[in-house]
Amino acid sequence: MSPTSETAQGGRRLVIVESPAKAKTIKGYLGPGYVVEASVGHIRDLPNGAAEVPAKYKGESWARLGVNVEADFQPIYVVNHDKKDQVKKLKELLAESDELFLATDEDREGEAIAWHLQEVLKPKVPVRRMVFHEITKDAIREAVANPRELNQKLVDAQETRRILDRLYGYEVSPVLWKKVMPRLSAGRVQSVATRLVVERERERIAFSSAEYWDLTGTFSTGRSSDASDPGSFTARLSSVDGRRVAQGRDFGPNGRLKEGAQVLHLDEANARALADALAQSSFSVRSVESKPYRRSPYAPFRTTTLQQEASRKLGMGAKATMQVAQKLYENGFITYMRTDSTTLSETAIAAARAQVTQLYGAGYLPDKPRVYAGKVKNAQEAHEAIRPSGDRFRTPAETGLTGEQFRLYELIWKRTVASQMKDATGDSVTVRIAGRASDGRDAEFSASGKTITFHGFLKAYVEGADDPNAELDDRERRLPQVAEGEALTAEEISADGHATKPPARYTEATLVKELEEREIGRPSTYASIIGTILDRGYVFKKGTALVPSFLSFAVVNLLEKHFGRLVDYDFTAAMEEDLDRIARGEAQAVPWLRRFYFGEGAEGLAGGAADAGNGDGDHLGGLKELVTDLGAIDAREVSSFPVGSGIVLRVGRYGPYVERGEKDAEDHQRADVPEDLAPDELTVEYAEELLAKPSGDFELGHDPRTGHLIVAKDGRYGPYVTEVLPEGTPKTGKNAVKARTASLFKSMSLDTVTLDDALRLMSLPRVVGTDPEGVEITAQNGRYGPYLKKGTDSRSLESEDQIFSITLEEALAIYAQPKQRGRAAAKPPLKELGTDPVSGRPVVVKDGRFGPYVTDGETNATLRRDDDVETVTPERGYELLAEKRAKGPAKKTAKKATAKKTTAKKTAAKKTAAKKTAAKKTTATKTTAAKTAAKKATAKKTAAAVKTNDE
DNA sequence: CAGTGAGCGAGCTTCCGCTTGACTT
Repeated sequence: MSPTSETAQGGRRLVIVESPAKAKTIKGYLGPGYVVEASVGHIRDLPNGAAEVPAKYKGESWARLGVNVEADFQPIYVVNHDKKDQVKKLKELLAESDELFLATDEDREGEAIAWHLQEVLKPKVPVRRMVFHEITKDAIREAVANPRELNQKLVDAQETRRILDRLYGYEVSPVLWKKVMPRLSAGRVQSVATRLVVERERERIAFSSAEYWDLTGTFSTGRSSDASDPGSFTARLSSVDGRRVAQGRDFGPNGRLKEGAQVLHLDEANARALADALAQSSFSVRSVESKPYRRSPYAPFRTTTLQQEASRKLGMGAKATMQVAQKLYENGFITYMRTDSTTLSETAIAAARAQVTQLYGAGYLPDKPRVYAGKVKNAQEAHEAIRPSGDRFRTPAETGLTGEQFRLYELIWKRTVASQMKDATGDSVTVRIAGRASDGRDAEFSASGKTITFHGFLKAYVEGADDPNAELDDRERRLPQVAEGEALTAEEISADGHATKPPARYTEATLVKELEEREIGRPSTYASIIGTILDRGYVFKKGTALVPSFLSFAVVNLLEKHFGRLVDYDFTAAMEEDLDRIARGEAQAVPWLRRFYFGEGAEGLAGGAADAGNGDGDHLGGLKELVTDLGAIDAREVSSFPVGSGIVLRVGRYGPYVERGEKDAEDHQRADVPEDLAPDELTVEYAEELLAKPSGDFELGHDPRTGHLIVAKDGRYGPYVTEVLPEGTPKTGKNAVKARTASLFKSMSLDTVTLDDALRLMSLPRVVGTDPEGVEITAQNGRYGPYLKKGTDSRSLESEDQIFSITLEEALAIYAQPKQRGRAAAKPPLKELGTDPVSGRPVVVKDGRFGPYVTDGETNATLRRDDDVETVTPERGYELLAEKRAKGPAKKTAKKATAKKTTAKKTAAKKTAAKKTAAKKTTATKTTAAKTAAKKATAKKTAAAVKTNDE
């Protein structure tokens, strides 16, 4: 049945694809009678946070997960906020249609999108699932004519994947908030990506360089040179008395020769002695070995290889590459850019072959089209390779593109055309040269060359290399044509020293490559994985290299020690296998999830990813158990790393620092570590240096009275000034001298504060005068802002300037007033909302420490993100209060339980509460400061909550 | 990670994968 005949029967069909650009193309192939519209990706998902959870689940203990872990992991789905309009549009279109075709991609996610569409749109007309792998008229028409049913098992597999990722992410991240720092995150993909970067850095730290020497000889044939036969060439010393000379690859990361390496390790003295001994020697060609050279073209691009090559050749990051590719795709220049397939459609192969003939001649065209088997294990192959679109490729010049779009298109075009060209062929030659040293030793040199006799695909495209020293595929090296036994003259023999290098850091491109090889992440997410670990501060960029932060060392350390199985490099691969079993109907989703979440006892699969435990014993603990009992995780331990010489690096809530000795001890030392210090650069010497110098951020000058250096610093409670006491000043004991310190006023900032400001601040408290009874009144700055103090009676001031300007008269007037209790009394309500139907009390909106909140005098509830003081209705107020009443008591008991544990903890909690208010205050003062400083301050502000480490 | 003098409301952070605009910088 052709679409035309269906149309003739009347009726209208709605076809839904994922991408709008695809919809546009397909529309043209299907003609009238078909309406093609895009879902624009997923339309439904688990709720993001509390705000998105539907009201009826709000009180449930599992609501924050969006998955009912108590009832077979039933997921709650909500239509994505940004998809509401699109869903509405689809519903309207469906209402006018007689048939619905779900034409989403044919992979796990695509099948799920189709299912969600069906669930949300609730079609009353017949529903068909249609799939195609190629966007051509024939392929589309055939797909329409041969629809199939929705594959529910595949949908199950996707849902299982989604739930696992949610449970992993939303259960493990809070562990990091408690044990390391708030706002951190963990996830199946990002945590492994971070771990890879950290492990590489550990290798670099453990690495010790080895030195080795060899000789380079310049040999001459005595013939004059021409284009095909250079008269002289260089060769490296390869063996002495038949024993191979050690090279870089013979050394292990410890800087010593690898075990069993039967090689001669030359040091400088030996190498120079040998060079001298060879100075007068005569040389001859010992052997000439020639082998045919053959190189096949590279496969067409998929997402990862495109990102790698764009990085190597165009210097583009993964994100930029994808953005430019997206534009090319939308404007019809290339096929879809998020793919794991290297397959070219028949039309593409024909187009490429036509272009090969046209541009390079028939001699470059293989007899048969080349087929590239997907080497990506985990590939879902819903799309083609990335290639120029259409059945006739436009040359870059024909596109009219400019800038990055032009360059990226050209790269894709060249790679595609080259993939259908002949192999490059030639010869590779190895020449060995022998000479006898004056001490009788036999020295053998060797040189190898490569000549390309037929360039084949290399004419069109040469792949770049990650290592700048690596030889590119098309690089030729010609050697003179020499024969065995031929005598050669040594023009020069020199000794060369080399040092082994530590393994290179990952770049965006090489990390993505590594992830793909390990089957972690998907084409649509590779670029954003890098974005996530950068955002979290787990890695930072130094040039193109990805450097792990000390913070990531602490996080990875915690995860490895307590969630080993979850950051295992094979976790995702095992999960994929299990999901495939679910998709094939050989396994069930619920038992699998139960085993992952609740652990042993849950019937299910024999192994694989469902075991969340450490995997280092028989105990198969579930995720739930691991995140419930946090007592086993010693926060201080996981964030401490010995540097050597008694110095320990610690990752605190405010960043990394080095420390020596016990806190409060006489010899205790501590110093900040720059946040952008690469971990492999933290040597004992550097740590000593840090500990030796005062960590004053801004030196303001010297106090003319005492001569002490005055510095401005950023502290736990915000910016402050302090004096540096001369060395030897007793800090403890009877004669202890404390450095004077003072917080900056809100109107001041670290980079603008002057020495005069500092001295004035440090002169506080200021004596305002004495009251009639002779009691002294002072003015000063404190935790809650400026205030007056008279004995134990304190009164807040309105502005910091008053500390210096207030007169005794004004102060006495303030004390004449009755003491104001609390802020509530001082501040009138922002808004009145009428009488609460439950409590019968008047409800008002007030401004508090945590922002605006509604209260009936008994229950308080903070306004949510979406609420606004101006627009909030009385009904909304009552609703918030009712919600709060519903879950209020539960929280209180939880708090009490923690407080009971130890008195020490209680004080710690108090301390953190204090920190928070102070920190909050300082954020405001920073508005003029640099952006990074402001960011830091925000981080500090949020760094409240439970502090269990770093005390 | 400096050290202070009240009293009183927490809520939110976070995952991976599928898609584009609509925003601001």
